[in-house]
Amino acid sequence: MRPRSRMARTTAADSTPPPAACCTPVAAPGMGEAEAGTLATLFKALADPHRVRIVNILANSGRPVCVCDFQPLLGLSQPTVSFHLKKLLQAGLVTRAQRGTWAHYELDRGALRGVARAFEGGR
Amino acid sequence: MRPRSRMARTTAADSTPPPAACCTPVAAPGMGEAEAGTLATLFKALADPHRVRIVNILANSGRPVCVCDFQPLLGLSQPTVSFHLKKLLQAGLVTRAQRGTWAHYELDRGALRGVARAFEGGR
DNA sequence: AACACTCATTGACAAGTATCGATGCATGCC
DNA sequence: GGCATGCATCGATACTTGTCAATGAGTGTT
Repeated sequence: MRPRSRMARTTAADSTPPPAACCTPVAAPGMGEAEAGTLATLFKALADPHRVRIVNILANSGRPVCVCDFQPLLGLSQPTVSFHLKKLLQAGLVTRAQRGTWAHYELDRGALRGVARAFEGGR
Repeated sequence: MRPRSRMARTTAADSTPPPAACCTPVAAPGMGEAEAGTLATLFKALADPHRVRIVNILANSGRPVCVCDFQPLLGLSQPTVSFHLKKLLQAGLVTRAQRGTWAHYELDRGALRGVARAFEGGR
C-alpha cells in the first residue's frame, strides 16, 4: 500500500529528482509486537535518571546494597526510593533480599545482558 | 549517614544474624547526575513499543525508510507516526532526509552503539 | 492556477508517572 | 511489654506522555 497512486507513473523521460518510488520495501517483518513490548518495558524501567544512577551504583558495587544507602546518594525521600526500586524489581533488573531489618538490592547481570543483546543481533 | 545509630554498637558477643552493619559502602561515586540524565533520555526514547519497532524496522532494512511505510506497519495514525519519529530524531537515534515529497528516516548506528556501550564498560 | 499528496504541528483529552507526607508493618533493642 | 528503626504502601497532587482529528506548510501534477 505504498504511494504509487499517481506520482509513480513517471513517463520515462524524467529530469526531476525521480519521484518514482519513495520506498524501499523494508526487508523482514522483524520483531513482533510482543517482543517489542517486552523490550520497551525494560527500557521504560531505565528511562529515569534516578533509576539509571541506582543501576550504576549497583553495577560498580558488585554486592547487594542497602536501601538506606540510596537515599543520601540520590537525594530523594524514602518512599520515592522505594518506588524506584520497585520499578526495577518489577522489570527484573534487580533482586531483593531481606537481611534482618534491612532490605538489600542487587543487580541482575543476566537481565542487563538481555537488554544489551538487543543491540547486537539486531533481532 | 548510614544507620549506625544504635544497632551498630553490638556488644562483641553476638549470636543473632549480625545486625551490625547494614551497608557495604558502595564503592565509587560512579556516574554523575548529568551522565545519568543523558542516558535516561536515550532510554526514554526507546521506552515505547512502537518506537522499538521503528528502530527494529530501520535496523534490518539497512537503508532509509519512508514515513509512509511505517504507518501500515505500525497501525497508527499519520500524526502519531510523526510524533514517534520526532522523539527518535530528538534523541539523536535516527536521522531525517527529505527526498522530494517524502521524508526518509535512517538509523544512526553510532548513537545506538553509544547506548549499547553503557551496558558493557559499566561506566 | 487549481488540485492532490505527504508530512509536521496544533489542540484536546485520557492515561500514566514521579513525588512527597502520612500511615502501616515488621524486626530488633531496652 | 513498650519503643525506635527500616522499609513498603496509600492518598493526593502536579506533571508528562500517547493518541487522534483538524489544520497548515511544502512539493509535484495537470
